[in-house]
Amino acid sequence: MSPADVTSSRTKGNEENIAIQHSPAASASARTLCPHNPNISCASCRLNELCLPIALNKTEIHQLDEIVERNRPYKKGDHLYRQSDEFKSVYAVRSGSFKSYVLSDTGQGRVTGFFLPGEIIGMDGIASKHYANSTQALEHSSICEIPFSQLEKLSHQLPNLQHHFFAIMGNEIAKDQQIHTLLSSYTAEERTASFLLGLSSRYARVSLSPSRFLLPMTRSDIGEYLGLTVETVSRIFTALQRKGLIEVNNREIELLNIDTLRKIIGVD
Amino acid sequence: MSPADVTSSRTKGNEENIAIQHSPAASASARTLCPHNPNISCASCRLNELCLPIALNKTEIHQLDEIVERNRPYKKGDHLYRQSDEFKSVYAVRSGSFKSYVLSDTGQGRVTGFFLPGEIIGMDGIASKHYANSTQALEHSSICEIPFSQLEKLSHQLPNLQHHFFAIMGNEIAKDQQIHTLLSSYTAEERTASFLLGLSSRYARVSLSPSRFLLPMTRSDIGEYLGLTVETVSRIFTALQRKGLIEVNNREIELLNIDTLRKIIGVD
DNA sequence: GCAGAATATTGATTTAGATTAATTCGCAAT
DNA sequence: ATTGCGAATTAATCTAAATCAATATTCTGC
Repeated sequence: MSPADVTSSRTKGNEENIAIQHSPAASASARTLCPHNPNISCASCRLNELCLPIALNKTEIHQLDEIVERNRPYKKGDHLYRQSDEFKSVYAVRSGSFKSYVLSDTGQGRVTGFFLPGEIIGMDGIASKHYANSTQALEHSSICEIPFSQLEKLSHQLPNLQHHFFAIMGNEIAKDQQIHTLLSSYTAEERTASFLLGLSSRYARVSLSPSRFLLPMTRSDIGEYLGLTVETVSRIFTALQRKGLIEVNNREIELLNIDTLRKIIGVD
Repeated sequence: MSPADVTSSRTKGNEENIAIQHSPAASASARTLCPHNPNISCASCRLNELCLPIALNKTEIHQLDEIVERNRPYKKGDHLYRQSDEFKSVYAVRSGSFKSYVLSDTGQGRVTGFFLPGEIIGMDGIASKHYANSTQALEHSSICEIPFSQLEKLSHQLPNLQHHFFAIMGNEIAKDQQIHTLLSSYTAEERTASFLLGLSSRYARVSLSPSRFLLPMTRSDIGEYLGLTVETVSRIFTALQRKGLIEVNNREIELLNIDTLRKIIGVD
């Protein structure tokens, strides 16, 4: 705790707001925006309004910064952790994307989640002290690792952080229950439409285009996540394209008619 | 505690509550053990080793006690809260059982969860400040209501409570992801077997028989939860019975061969 | 105790999506 | 450029579970 911290905390207010000003055009301010840069601080990270630092003031963000470990980037296929590894940390995606999956007894995996920048990975391990799934990078990606015991200690000091982490976990629970409903009653087309719309709003959240994006995962990953086979996912993509609702080109997706996609899943 | 106790209390209504307690304890402790008794304290609650008070010392339990509101019992069908109500509290089941469900646009519900004594309800509302589902009693039941803002405040004072509530939420997340896997890749028989085994261990947790219990929910509830139709659930029950794995009599279930049921879902 | 309404079972038929199989496409390594 | 392999598409069957339909059982209120 240096004197500099105290002084800088006096000047919060309007400085905080500057961080939010990432225009949709995302005109980069060079180094701080480089998504894989491992030396960026929470205070200057372009995701700090979506990630853990949300609702923290400058001093608090600095304290959080102290416990965050910024590892080297992960290559495609690298594992963050494996099923039943001892739980030690939760992770915030800084750039790239990850998938979580479990291996069934028959050897084939089932995908339990995808993670985009600003999202938190690993909360399934908190209770049992062992991760319930394996998680690997879908592309070249970078991560902020937050040792959980330290996060707990800090949460105890910072009510804002405690509150926010409760909210993050509550959000995960609510999201998982939506997926429960999706899997237990939606058709293949509804699941697929819902999946695409979900990705769309998650990309929008990090100021990327909600209507045009690259799928970081394979059709097979999508199928395992949605409880469908690869073939069905592929067929549904083609069908949605024929209906003029989307445009697919391998991993490139454009949503041409978001309203109609919404109608498919019963949102008017 | 065997289901015989419950079935023998055919004289319904006000005698219902007596059914569960058959301890030869004195009348004074008889009152504190009565599961619907609204005046029981956390310190003397028979669930305090499974519920929120776990890992708290005497003083801490007393502090928790102060914020817990013990409402009148709920009748079958009574709602704890409804979808999109403002989130205010989480609830611990003291006796009986509850189901959470969401209504689809077509009016039919999908069940998102069942809750037995010692389990926590309502965490899906924490992030959005509105409950994401409706929750109602499946039978005559009682509840401890814990206003969330006060739980947060107290968690801030008691690191043990903060730690434990993180664990409860983490457990919910891990459980929801297991269900994700279940729904996305298991057959009707596997889902049903898994459901029965899950109930079994949850009953064991509250010192009830793991092999013989009453289902508090309808076949339709089970179907909506597992992503199956009523007819399929009924057929699977009959099939499992014919295989000699279970014995079903309307709501009464006996698991005759837990090992083989485990093998069905691929656990050896 | 009885009537009507839920709840549950059982059977016949249909169907959405799985399975099987064959190509084609995309791209990383040479 | 060429090769090789994982990823994706497309088509032809197959099947698990849904749907449709009828009946039986169990609860609930009067």
